Amino acid sequence: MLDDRKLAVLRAIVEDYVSTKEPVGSKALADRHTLGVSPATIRNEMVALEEEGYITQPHTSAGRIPTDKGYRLFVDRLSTVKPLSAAERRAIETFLGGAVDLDEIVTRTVRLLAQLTRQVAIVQYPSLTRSAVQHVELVPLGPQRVMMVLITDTGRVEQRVIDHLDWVDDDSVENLRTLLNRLLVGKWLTDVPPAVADVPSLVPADERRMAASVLSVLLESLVESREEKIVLAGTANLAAMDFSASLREVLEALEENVVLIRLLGEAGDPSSLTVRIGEENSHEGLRSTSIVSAGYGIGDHSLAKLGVVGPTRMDYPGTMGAVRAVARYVGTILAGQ
Amino acid sequence: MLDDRKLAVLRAIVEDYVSTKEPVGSKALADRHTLGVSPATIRNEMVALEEEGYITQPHTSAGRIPTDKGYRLFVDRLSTVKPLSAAERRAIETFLGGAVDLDEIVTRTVRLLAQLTRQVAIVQYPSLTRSAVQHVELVPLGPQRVMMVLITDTGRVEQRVIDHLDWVDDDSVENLRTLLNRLLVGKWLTDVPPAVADVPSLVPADERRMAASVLSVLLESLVESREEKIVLAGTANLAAMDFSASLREVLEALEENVVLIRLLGEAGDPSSLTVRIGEENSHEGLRSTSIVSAGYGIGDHSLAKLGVVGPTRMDYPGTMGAVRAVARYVGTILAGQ
DNA sequence: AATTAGCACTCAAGACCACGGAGTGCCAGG
DNA sequence: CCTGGCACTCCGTGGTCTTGAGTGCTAATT
Repeated sequence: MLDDRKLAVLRAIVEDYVSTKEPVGSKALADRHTLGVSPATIRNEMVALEEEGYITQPHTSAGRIPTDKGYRLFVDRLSTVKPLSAAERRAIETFLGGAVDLDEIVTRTVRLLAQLTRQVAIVQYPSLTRSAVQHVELVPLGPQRVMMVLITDTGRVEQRVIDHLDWVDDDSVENLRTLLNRLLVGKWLTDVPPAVADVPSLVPADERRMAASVLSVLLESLVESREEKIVLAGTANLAAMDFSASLREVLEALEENVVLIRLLGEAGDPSSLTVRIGEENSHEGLRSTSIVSAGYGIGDHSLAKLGVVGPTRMDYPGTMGAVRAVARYVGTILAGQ
Repeated sequence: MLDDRKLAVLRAIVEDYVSTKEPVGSKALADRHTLGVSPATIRNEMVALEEEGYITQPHTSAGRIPTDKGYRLFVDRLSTVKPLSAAERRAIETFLGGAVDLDEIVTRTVRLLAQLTRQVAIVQYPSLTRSAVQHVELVPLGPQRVMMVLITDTGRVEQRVIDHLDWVDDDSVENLRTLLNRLLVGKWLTDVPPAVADVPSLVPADERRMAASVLSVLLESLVESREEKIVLAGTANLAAMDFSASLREVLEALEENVVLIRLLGEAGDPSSLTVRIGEENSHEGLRSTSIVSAGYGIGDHSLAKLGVVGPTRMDYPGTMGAVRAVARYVGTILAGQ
């Protein structure tokens, strides 16, 4: 159905269209690539490709542009991830190396990715649920208030204030604190709920009300967590792209963190690169964009995702290379902390 | 120099131009406003206004549009801040009322402001330096690590991990913690440095190294603080505005938090509304925008600023009303926490 | 049987032009 | 001092033409 030459033509069309932003015709193809055949032959191949739905023409008597299906084939079978240049690698290292805490790592990462790809970069904060408890702290703040601080091994700190307690007595807080740490330190956050299940039976009767309040806040902070938190950068690059959809729609979609989270979540295998092209994106406003994403984390333990949003007409090999490299490097940084 | 009628004409021009987005001519003015004079007279006034630099024409046979100077006069002398409608007030209350912590207050505020004004909203996080210490906590995390948590009365929590200490012994940490709390609780953050000046002389000799490390981190966290932290929303609204400058420039400027901080800082009196129009903005990319900002805080104690960025051709009375109302309401919310 | 040259055809984009209309400036008369 | 009248300017719109890149088809070539 699709012989090698057709594939070569499709690849050439994608590459030319991505770099020129103009529909590409048979003549131009024959000139710019050494396909060894004449424009007329290329035209015949184009007809076949168009019948199969890989390319289309904006109007009669114009060149061809790839369809989403065409890009999909290109990404799956016709392209290889392009490694970054040595200079780019160095840039990543120096730029990310200076980061001191999690916030800074994330901020720098997202900017870096935006700059490398000249597109919109998104980075999801490492999710709580995939990290482990390093320490739980309880601090009495007053007669009826206690602050709970949960520290994870990914450097994340969640804190909540628990208010309107019946009464707080320093000793019982201290007891609960040591108990919780004994039970939880080193546990995955996902394992916390079962681990604390029998806490009520382990504390004196008169401390149970307080313990229950603290536990419920603790569990709540696990669920809500900030898995939803997302940072983005490079929206200025949107101005240079011309979408078929309106710029407004894209900006609106990008502002809806919920949408981005969902999209990242939909992306498959967290350990490798995922590319979602045009209509494959479930969100309306992003139907004319592609999203390249990857999971990142410590070792092969994926904590969250990061990626890039750009026009379907994007440099896939280059973008994929950048996303993969940044994801890996962030992983090593996190591990080193 | 500028009699009442000229001012009336200028006001009419600004109002019409803001609502129609088209240069406004003498005929249209006479029709839409009851100025009591003929178009010819209005034309004469326009010539005067143009000579004074308040209005200009894009090209010879077009209507007039206000200059930055014209908007400035309009804001200073020809307009009054427009109070929000009852419905809008209710919307603010219900929308902001549900917020539980500082993060959520800020996030909701910025979205609300963007929605009310249909422009880009920016909110600066309440600065640390203007709040007071509620509690200092020190938590030993291991043989050489201590975590410091600083809680302020504005609900902000700063935490740092202090690493590579010589040695940590639970008792000395406990001592330092009670000492610090005794010295600092209730103090303005700005008064913290003098208050801790003689801590070294108050701790046993063998704890001084550790105390010094903790103190330096504490002080550092005050200076850096997150005074720089800014949140924005409503960038999608940019798509509908047409700037003389390129959209890209504006987006770039908005992404540079440093720039925004500086601009907000330049705005004068924190207790009232500030309007910076077009060229008055020091940043290149925002020369075709106006910024309406106000301080917000508890009582008349301004903690940070918030505001709106839009085209110079904006509805100043309405925008100013929204900014003022939101700033005030956030203040009451913060006070109630 | 596949490839290519040749050719007629299509259509978007640009150039050109005409014109309608909104707006101006100026002058003379109220 | 205001206003009606008038000639003038110039932008924007819409029509027509031309150009050129690109196509599809057919017949000739390898």
